[in-house]
Amino acid sequence: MKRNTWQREAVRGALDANDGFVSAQALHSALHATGSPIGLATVYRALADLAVKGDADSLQSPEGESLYRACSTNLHHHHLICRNCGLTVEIEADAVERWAKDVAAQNGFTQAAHVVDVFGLCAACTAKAAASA
Amino acid sequence: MKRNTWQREAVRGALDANDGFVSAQALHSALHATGSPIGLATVYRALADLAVKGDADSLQSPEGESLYRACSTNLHHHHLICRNCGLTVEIEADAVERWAKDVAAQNGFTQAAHVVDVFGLCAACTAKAAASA
DNA sequence: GGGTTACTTGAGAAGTGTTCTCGATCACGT
DNA sequence: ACGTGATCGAGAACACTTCTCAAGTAACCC
Repeated sequence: MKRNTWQREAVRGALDANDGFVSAQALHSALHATGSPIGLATVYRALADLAVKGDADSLQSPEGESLYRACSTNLHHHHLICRNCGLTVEIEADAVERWAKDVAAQNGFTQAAHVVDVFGLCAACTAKAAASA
Repeated sequence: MKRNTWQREAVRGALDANDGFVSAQALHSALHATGSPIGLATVYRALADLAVKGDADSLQSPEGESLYRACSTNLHHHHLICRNCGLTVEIEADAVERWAKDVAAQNGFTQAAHVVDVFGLCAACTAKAAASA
């Protein structure tokens, strides 16, 4: 049996309200800030569930934190992420998909999964950085 | 000033002796197994140094551990990694490099870095898995 | 070689992010 | 409304990594 609890809804809502990738801890803080007494463990559980169900994407930041995001599609895709403000653009990468599959096959590898993410500075943050430099 | 200590040599040697990516902890255990009384903190420090100097590549496993490997080239390249035995193949990916740069530029992103790694089962492990299934 | 200096080491403490434990709680089917 | 078992939450437990600091020692100078 699978229950619907306000906690799960709250996590999903907080995720939807966020444009970029957020860490579990950030999400927990955000929820607390709105007065929700949800527990940290529950946030982790809810995020893991969402990720498994395909309702959320997860990736590891370069710093090793797990970040989550509610993506607009369940289809396989990748991300272009601003390392300053977290702005995220979903990108398709048929070429990369093919390349990953080919290179795996050429080396006798099976069950190939791939990690492909691009981190950079978005236009706004680039401008800001230039102005302050 | 930068000193040469047997500890640093030991870490570099252990890394060279290993074909695939290894975790700092695994390297520490391996060194201890050979009788070396090197400390864990020192292994971490040595690995970080090697990574900075470009003598080792580092990446994060899907489980969140930091893995290190002595690569045959200092040039930018990517990896095809067996998630079972750790066997690693260095792969070039000019097409992916271009794609990453293009997609970043198209979205106004600058200072684009990318994470591109392919995890799979190597031929040997695929055969083993099939045999045991 | 002996002395000096300051980089390096190592054991353990501390820090960080995540998962687990377990009694209390509460959603859901009846 | 009731019973059941999934879910919650606080804190403990964990795993990995980094920090602290006294002791050790490589490199330089003479």
